[in-house]
Amino acid sequence: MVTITDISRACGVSRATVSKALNGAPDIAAETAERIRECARSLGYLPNATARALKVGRSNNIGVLFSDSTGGGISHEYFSKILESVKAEAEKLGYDITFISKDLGDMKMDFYEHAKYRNCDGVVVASADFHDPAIIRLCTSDIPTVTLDYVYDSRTAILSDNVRGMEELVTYVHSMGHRRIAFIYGELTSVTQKRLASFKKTCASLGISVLPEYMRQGVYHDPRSSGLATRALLSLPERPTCILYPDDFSFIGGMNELEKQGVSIPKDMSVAGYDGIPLSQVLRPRLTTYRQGAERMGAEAARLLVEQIEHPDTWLPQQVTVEGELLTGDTVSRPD
Amino acid sequence: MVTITDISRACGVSRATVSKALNGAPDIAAETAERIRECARSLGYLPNATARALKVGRSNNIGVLFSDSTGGGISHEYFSKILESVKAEAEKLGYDITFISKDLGDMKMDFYEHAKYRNCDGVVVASADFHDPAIIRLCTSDIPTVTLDYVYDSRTAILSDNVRGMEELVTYVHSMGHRRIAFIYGELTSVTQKRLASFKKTCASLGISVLPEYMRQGVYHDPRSSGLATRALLSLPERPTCILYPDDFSFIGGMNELEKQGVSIPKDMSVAGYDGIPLSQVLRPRLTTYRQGAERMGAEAARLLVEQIEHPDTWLPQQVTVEGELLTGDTVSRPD
DNA sequence: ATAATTAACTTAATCGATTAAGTAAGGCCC
DNA sequence: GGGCCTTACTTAATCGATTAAGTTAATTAT
Repeated sequence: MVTITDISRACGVSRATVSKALNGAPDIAAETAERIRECARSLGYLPNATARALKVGRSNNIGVLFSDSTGGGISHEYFSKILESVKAEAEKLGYDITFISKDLGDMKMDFYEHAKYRNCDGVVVASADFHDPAIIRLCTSDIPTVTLDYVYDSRTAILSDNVRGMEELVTYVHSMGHRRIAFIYGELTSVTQKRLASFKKTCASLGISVLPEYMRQGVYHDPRSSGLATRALLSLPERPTCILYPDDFSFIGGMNELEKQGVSIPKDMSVAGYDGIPLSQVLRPRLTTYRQGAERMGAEAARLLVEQIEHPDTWLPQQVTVEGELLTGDTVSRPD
Repeated sequence: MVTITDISRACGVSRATVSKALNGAPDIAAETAERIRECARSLGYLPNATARALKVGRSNNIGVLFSDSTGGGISHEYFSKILESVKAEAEKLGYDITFISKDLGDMKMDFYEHAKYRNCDGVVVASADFHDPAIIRLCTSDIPTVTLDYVYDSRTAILSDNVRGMEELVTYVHSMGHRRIAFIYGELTSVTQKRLASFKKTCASLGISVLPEYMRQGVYHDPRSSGLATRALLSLPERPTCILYPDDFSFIGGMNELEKQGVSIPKDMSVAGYDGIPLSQVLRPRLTTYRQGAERMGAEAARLLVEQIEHPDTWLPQQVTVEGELLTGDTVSRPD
């Protein structure tokens, strides 16, 4: 391994000079700096991130926390998109990404300890149980954090615009003539509560009265649950004309149930999903859904985290809401 | 931050003693060790992974490389499953995971340099262009590596059993009475070549003669391409009775095309996918497919990499083939 | 009783890089 | 010509932990 010492010997200067030259310090003569850089290049020198991190107390490494318990892990399309964009943006900014988990090997550690142990400069927290004390500890600690889809007091967060998403969806199906709109929603997280509230509010402001039977709790990302909910909705004396699913993947369960009962989409029943995963735009009929701005959310999360890391003193916590986009597919038609 | 020095002061022993006590060295009295551990606990001591890594030259950190160019990035179901299991297994073994990319920030680095820079003890390489010189450099370097679905000479690799997968699929559809079997395959990677060879060989050994028109090149993970290929197959004077798709997601494109042409699955046309992603088992009819053992592959990759890292001298490169499992869904029926 | 061994520490060097503080040489000014 | 800046370096401490080698004191062997 080529170190700064090797270069200093090869160039006949002190190690300090080499370090400064490579970092562009102002008190090194231009030609000396060039000579040193050339020498470093020819020797194949690579800075040692570990040594640098130890000295300067910054690792240029940010943690990413996807707690798996909720099932909303890495293989969830929405979160994997976020992860991908966090990664891309972080790399652009010169930061690497390390996963934060509890219980590394035989060491009993919580998330905060893990992040500290790895010297993470900050952590992006997504898809977590935000009521988990270990998550709370991390997100209220001295480590800069950015949460996704959840706000801790005086902390930076990136939020998907669930209120607007629901509003656009409901407004759209209303504009298509639907008045009997059912909504299958997921577990009661803060996201779900926003969607529910927005659903109710939008319905109210459009003058739609929603039967309580039209609002059914389901489970995110679970076609079985949405299939059951769909069956229940179909057996109502007064069937809805449109069903909103908790997410695109859940819709598949509904689709199956509808098909089984000979209910054709969108002729006999209009439907819409949520998320805008690739699958939704590849299915025929194309699913009407609200695409969350996962890429932008991930990029913003990384960007704000890095800003917070690099300017801790002037940092003002902020909540950024990223709007999505209504994808009007072909699964919502005008009811008879 | 609590360091070893703080503990040594609090306990009235040297820093060396503290370090040894915490690492269970044999030359520390049991009661002293206990006192030190207790003290460390009460002070909330956390070892500093960076400092340790600098000293011992090992980071307990493994790199994961998913090059994005091929589009087989993190959000690909198969690869995200692999990533998830690599992560889980690595964590069990006490290793963290860092993504390896090229061009971190403004530093021009290739994969090898990045891994070195971050002091990775080893790298898992997946979903990459294995002909990329940068990948080759990494995978033939002094850094321990494990590749997935590709073998470099005298290097450890984890392979999905593509030969067996194809064989099982073909044998199965043959046993269901199909003789006119079409195969849409993806880009000609080594994986594709294995599948193609196995397809031909199995057909031959079963006495099926495959029309050249029945083998069509498509693109992995691309429903549009598979839709076009499907259309072409349907317009043949002698239609196949069964179509094998390059993967489950591609199948969606075929499904759309079949539906459009009023060809019912599986009554008029049998189909099968490959991968066994969750979606395939949630669709109705359930897709017949071959589930690759992504979880086992990821876990094996991590396990072998760590073994290689921890016993470099006695390490013998090996290629492990992980078998998958035929999922007989409901999309293959007996042809008339 | 003395030498040899063992147990339980401590000392000090080290990993590779950064950086505050120090220094020497040259230039500038009055 | 003496003092004062600059410029361009060097010296040396430091980050936190590990570990080979050294040092005691106590124990065992002869």
